[in-house]
Amino acid sequence: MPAHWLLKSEPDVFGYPDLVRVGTEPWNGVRNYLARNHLRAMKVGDRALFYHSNAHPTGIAGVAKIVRAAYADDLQFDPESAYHDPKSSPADPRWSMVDVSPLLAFPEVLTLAQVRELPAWEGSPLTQKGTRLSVFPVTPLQFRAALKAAGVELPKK
DNA sequence: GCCAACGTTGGC
DNA sequence: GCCAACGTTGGC
Repeated sequence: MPAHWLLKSEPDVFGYPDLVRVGTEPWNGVRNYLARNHLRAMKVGDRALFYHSNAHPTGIAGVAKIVRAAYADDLQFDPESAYHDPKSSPADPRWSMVDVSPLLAFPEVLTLAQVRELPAWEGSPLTQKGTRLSVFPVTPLQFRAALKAAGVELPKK
């Protein structure tokens, strides 16, 4: 039974169309422990709602799938990177990433305002004021409600 | 651009 | 270990 997640990204930096273009993308740069722990809990085959933050409009742009489970985020060892972490070591990497690929693009972004209207999403980190968590689990009910509101279905197998 | 809310840092 | 200061996130 695949689990469901939500991944936030700023489309000015990397949006769902970019994921479609590249095919597979390492989800690097997560530097928050709770978000990292969620990444580490992901399994190949899990689905993730791809959310556009700081965007016009903000909302869910599509569904991605996890194609590689958590491994060391290489940017933490790159002194040139903004995500460099001098306190991390290759022997004991502090930060992880997964690989994701596109699964299903929404015909239109399901806006945050629309998500707020879905009862299943009450209490989610997405709709709670002030929560900035960028990776978190989504319940099957929330996942189904989002797809229904977007007017799409995942192909059966 | 504003600003509320949050996580992290660092002085003590 | 406390907590103020700071930097960042992210909606609007």
